[in-house]
Amino acid sequence: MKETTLKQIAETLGISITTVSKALKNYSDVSEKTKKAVLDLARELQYTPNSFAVNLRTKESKTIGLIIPEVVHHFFSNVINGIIAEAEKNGYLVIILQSNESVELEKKQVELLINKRVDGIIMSLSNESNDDEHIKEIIRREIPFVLFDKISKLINCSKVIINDQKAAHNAVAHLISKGCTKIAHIRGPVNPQNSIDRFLGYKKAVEKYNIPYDSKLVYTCKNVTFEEGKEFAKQIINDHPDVDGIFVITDLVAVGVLAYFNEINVKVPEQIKVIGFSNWFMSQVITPKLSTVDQPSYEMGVESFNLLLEEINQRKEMVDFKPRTVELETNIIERESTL
Amino acid sequence: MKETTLKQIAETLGISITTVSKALKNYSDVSEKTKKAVLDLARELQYTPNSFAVNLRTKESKTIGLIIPEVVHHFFSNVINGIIAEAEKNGYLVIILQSNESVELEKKQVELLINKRVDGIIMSLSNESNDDEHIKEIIRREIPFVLFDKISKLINCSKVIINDQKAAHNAVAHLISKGCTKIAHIRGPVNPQNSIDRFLGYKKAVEKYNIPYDSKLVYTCKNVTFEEGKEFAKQIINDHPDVDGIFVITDLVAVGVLAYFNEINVKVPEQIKVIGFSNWFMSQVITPKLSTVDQPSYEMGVESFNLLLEEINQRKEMVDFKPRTVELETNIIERESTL
DNA sequence: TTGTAGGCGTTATCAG
DNA sequence: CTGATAACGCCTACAA
Repeated sequence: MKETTLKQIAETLGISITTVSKALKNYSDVSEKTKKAVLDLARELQYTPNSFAVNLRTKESKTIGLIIPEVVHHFFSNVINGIIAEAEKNGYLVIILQSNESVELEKKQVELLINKRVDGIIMSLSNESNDDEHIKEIIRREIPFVLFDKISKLINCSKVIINDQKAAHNAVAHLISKGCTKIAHIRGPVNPQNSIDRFLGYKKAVEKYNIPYDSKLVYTCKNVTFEEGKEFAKQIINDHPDVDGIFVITDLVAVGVLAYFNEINVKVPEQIKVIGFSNWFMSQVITPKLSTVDQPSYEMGVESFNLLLEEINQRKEMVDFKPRTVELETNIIERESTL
Repeated sequence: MKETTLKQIAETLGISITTVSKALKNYSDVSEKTKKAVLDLARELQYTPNSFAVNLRTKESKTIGLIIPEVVHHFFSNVINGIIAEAEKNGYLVIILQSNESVELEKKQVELLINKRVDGIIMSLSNESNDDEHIKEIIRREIPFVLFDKISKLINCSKVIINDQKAAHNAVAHLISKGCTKIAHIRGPVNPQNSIDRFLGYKKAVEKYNIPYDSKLVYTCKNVTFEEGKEFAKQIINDHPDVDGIFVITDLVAVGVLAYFNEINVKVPEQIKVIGFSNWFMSQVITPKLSTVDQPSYEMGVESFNLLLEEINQRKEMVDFKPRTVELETNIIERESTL
């Protein structure tokens, strides 16, 4: 079964390719009669335009690329969800690539997408990335580009973010309002903007409430895993037995903390209160249920795509494009771990 | 900054497009000298072939489509992971679509992918799907096609599966070996093959060990959610207070069961033992830790892609293709909920 | 209202 | 070793 082409339709109908093309696109200058004939035959033969040819002519593929550090991640898979849903609604398809937190891979993938000539790229940076060459290349080529969540302030492009500093501040303030007076922080890696911001939020909050900031109470994740959570929980309880609150960079790690405390029978929230970040699904099913900061992940996906689409359309019209940053609201979800 | 084309290189070098093309593809019939000149200039101008044109000529896009019911799902996101990793390794990109368990959406998405002329399609059926028209269309068009996990026996294509019946059988046998004598089953929806098979495995196992099969002990999920787990746990404990074991279609639902039992203080595993399916990450972090059946999700992704690639290549060589089915091993992970 | 011609950028064939 | 030419399938000025 061969693919139907305009040519075939034209030949069987004994008219020109041009007319067929016009008829299918409902041009005004085609007689109703031929239009109908073409439409009928097209339906019968199940004609669909060859997208390869259309791409070549129109120079667009109605496809965008998405690069994220990890697919298997509650937050990111929700974002993916939002992006592909919104993209589909607007006639775009999404190619997904995973950088595994490796700048090297990320570079290759950007290259792949550029060569593929996608209409735009959405990305959340790997932990090591910054304003590197491959990112500069995207900007230089004027490929529509949106960063979300893990961004770099150095990059001049549209962004979808939350106010990490404020959100972290609120989380820590929440702990304090619950009576915590010595609060540790398990932070993310040194490089990513959001782990920096959450740390700053933590620092400002304690200082604001007259708890002297102590750098020894800050523990830095390398891989941001469940295991690290357990490990740091152990260190914290050993180094500072009087800690009564912990603010953790993300729920996955916080769950590790809770797991360790369960094991050694440290009571949460009685002895130590714990708050996470991101509102992973599992946070509401573990014991005790984890308090956390809710991040509108699906929404972030939707917004990211819309910002990208905006840029795609504006560039098509040759208006020169000004990047925008969208900041979404977060809120604290109070559960058992901070009661 | 315009895109570099063969033509530009040819003109600046004063040679023909043909020669440039050959030089870049390292054909033997180009002199070393011109080859070098071309290669140098190409690098300097950062030439990359226009994929739209290449697609049109070669009739392939080096892109495949993937349709799954849910992205935000531990099992599926792991499969995605395996697929995109293996695809990338082989020079393919992956477009991901989500059917949301809706046949309607699924149909549209198949159409999108066909129109996009992807080189192949990998799919896990939505709960309502069967050998429907849109699936037939894929087969009819001889588009390379692989089903994984949620398959239909009626469809004649390559498949990657586990032996759900055997795995379920083993799970129930495990409960029995731990002393359970009255075992309920929370099954998946009626249509999907894997929920049927898991049910059959349950039935065979109880019968094999001389526990009379009782259809009243079987509860059927509609949406396969955490909430349904809680709800059915409640029903089970009310309808059959003497049930001492539950085999649940998937971990998410099983976690709901555990949550309800925690709430009303039913002791797991002392009073009732619970085993799930799929080994979701959260299963190892809740209390009590959930016993489950491990399913090699990442592997399934890898195998799915490889089967697809096999078909793509064979069809290209015009050998007529015989679908294959790959069955992967599962194994029981014993944790606290069945101690 | 319809059709001709040219081009998008690449690749394959075949002649020089 | 090199290059002219056609073709992939579609779109769009411009003619007729």
